[in-house]
Amino acid sequence: MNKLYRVREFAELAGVTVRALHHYDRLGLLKPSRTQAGYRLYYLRDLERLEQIVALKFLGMPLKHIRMMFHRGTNGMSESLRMQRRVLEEKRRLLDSAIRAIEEAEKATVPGNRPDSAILKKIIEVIEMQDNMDWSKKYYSEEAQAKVEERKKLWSPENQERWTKEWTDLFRDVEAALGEDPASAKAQALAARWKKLVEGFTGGDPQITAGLGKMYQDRANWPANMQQRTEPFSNKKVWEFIQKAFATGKGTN
Amino acid sequence: MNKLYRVREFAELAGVTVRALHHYDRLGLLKPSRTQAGYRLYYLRDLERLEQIVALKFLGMPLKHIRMMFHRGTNGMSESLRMQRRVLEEKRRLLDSAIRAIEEAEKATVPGNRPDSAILKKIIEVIEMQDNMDWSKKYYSEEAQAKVEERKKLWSPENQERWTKEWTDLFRDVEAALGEDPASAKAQALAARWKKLVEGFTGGDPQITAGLGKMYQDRANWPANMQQRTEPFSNKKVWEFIQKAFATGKGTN
DNA sequence: CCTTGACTCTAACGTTACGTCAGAGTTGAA
DNA sequence: TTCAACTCTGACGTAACGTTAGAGTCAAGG
Repeated sequence: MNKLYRVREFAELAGVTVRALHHYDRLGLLKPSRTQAGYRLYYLRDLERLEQIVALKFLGMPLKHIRMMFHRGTNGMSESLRMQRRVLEEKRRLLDSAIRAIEEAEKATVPGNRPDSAILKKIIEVIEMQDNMDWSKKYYSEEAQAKVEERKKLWSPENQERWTKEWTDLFRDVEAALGEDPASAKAQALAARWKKLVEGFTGGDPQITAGLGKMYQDRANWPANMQQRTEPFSNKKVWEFIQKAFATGKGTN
Repeated sequence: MNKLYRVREFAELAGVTVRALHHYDRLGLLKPSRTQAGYRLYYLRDLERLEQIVALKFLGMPLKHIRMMFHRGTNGMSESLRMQRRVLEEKRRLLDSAIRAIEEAEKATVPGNRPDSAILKKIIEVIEMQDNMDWSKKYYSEEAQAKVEERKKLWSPENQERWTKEWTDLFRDVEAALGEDPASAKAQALAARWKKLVEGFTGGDPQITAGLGKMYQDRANWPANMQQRTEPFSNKKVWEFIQKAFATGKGTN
């Protein structure tokens, strides 16, 4: 008993490669004894250590951490594990979004069998939608977030496209009407269109509307690409005009 | 319009780092034009390309593949996506097992607040259990697999420990009794214990029993560590003795 | 015109966990 | 002794950039 193993044998015993054992040796994770000639010699008790290494590696721990844990005794294990779990869960979240993005794209692509380039667009849309959802979360209350999730289901890419177009058109029309009286019928009609589009997103929910307001106030801190994307809608005069139209509209209504 | 952007500006616009743009340039993924002095100049149309790169990267595609896809036109996109999805799903499977392993270990650790070294043992147990389940799958029919999954729920580590001990004890006892007559009362008692232990695992289910039989027949192909672990039970004489005991037992029963 | 601060360029090493040679020495059986 | 089978120590390669480092560029202010 107390058999001695040479690398190959020991590696197969544990289900790892010889190179890995070399590696762990160099990193100081598992240092076997040696023969005169320098051959590595492992004991069975080394197998336990190796199994621990493999296990922690399976959990995604970097070898450096593993070595530190062995070095400082196994204290703090449960602490490290909690941290590692959070890391893994975060990775899983990202993986899930990626998989969902592909699924959505495939789903939207199969029927028409459109040119592949369209798939890319679709994927970018999906990812950006997820990103935006993620990032805009902080402007909504907990309750509002749930409601936004609900409304999100109605957001097919076709709808999104139509919605973008309607906003663009409306904005252009308002810009053209900046000279008019905000109380005029024309201005009031534009205000009505505006209100309808907003409600198309908020569903008339005050909590969502409030979140939207906060988001707009904070637009200086939006990510660069969002600022880019909304840049066509940054004409302050348009917003002021609509404000006035609403105000007079309310007054006379 | 048709504004020209320098690296920093363009990078912020797209939400990537300057270094990344350098990298993509060198890899031939996105080659901007240059000023006389060699400064990179990006057009807005480059943004589209960059967004595609970022999107595919988000899906876990290696930059090499992305470049190939651009190079060979976007044909084969959906094919690549299907493959990528499978890759991601496999990764998710591994992540999930890792997370589950940590959860199990934490769950089993909190109550007793045992020394940290015990957590490692627990984790190794959990991982090995998952591994074994995974690997032994191929011996069971589809139906049997589902049933094994059911029975697996009863496999607390304490049970497993007790079970291992009982097998070890029984095996030792049989080895000591090899000289006896397989038809003797003593041998029959041992056979009964044996049968009970087997049923403890199979639940008396014939499909599971069949799978177990197949697995045993193929033990030459078991992974090295399983062979190691079951090596104490490899004494052929014991198995033959039990066979005979069962045979005579049936004859007289 | 010169300086200065803010940018930009390329080159090159660092990171992670080994895989994969390459060249040289060791073991054990025939 | 010889030869196949092992083992050893470098050392480069991988993926996607991060991070200096040294050097050149640009625009504004003095």
